[in-house]
Amino acid sequence: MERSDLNRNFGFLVHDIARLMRVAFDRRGRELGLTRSQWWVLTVLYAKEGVTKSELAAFMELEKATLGRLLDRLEEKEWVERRPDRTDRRIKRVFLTDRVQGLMRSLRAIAADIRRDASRGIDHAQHEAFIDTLLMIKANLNSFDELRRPAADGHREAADD
Amino acid sequence: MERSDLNRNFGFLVHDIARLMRVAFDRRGRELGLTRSQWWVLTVLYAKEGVTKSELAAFMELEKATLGRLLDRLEEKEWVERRPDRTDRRIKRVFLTDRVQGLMRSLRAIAADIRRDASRGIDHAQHEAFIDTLLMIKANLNSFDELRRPAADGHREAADD
DNA sequence: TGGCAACAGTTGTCATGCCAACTATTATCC
DNA sequence: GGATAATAGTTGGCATGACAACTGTTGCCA
Repeated sequence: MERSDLNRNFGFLVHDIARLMRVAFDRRGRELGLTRSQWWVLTVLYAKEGVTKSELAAFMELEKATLGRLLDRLEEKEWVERRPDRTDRRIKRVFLTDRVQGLMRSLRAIAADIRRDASRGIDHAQHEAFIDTLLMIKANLNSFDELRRPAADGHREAADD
Repeated sequence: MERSDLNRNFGFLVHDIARLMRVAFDRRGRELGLTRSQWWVLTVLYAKEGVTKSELAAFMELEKATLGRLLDRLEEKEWVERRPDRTDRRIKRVFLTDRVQGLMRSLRAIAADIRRDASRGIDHAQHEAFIDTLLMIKANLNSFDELRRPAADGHREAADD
């Protein structure tokens, strides 16, 4: 009966909810001219201005490439800017621009709105237990992930050319 | 709850976990030559062979376009096939091919593997409570979604085999 | 100090996934 | 019966998101 289980398969459920939240955020975000991912970057940056791109990518657990193109678009809209590091010319640090301050207030209000709607009927204890479980699953997946990830190093094998 | 503790923000958490699971499935799926979404389609089709594309899209809550291109790729690999309906020439029904049977067994084993890894350390009661909360959130987001969506033709009939 | 590994970031490619616009077919209304 | 609406599916455009390959810079160390 594993087959009729699809509706209580937590992999599918998590995926569903992530999608529904993405749609909710995208729809509300569209009014403000941004996508959910852009929103997410701005929210994180709001708390961590001046971080390097790699730090930001690591914290958000995104690929550098993914984050890079996100920042490209945000920079086009002049909501963030990349500034070179003084001492290390490889590094670019990311800052919010002034024109984004008003936007951030709207974003925070809407996000609180969506979270409130999503957790309607869920009391505090249940909510906390839910988040604890999410954190456990996340930790499990992360450690599992590290076991499998082959250290991302293309070993250059001798090859006398 | 004004302070935004990003690490316990369940929107971010759900997103994180969905991403981690996607990566886990993608990595394992790659060994077999498919992505997680393709995997998902095959799994659903396994239980619902012969449905129309629209029914499938509605059940998976994907856009017809998204599903269409998924099926394109699966058809290229000859894992599914689209057959016209006898009475309605608009309709195409989707079937698994014979050559996919062995693959399905591997998929189910791997999926069970990943779920087991992800829920390590979580007992039955906690697991059930977690899924109940997920279902509540999903219901909330769905009703919230319908309120906002202009004229969504939302007959959510699970067909329930 | 010169060569090489490690690191920071960018670009290219592929596969979702959304929305919108389009074609083809069927159902409905006058 | 013919115009029109509704339905099924496809195609185009945009934005993630992952991975790989690449450039440029710095750190290490022999």
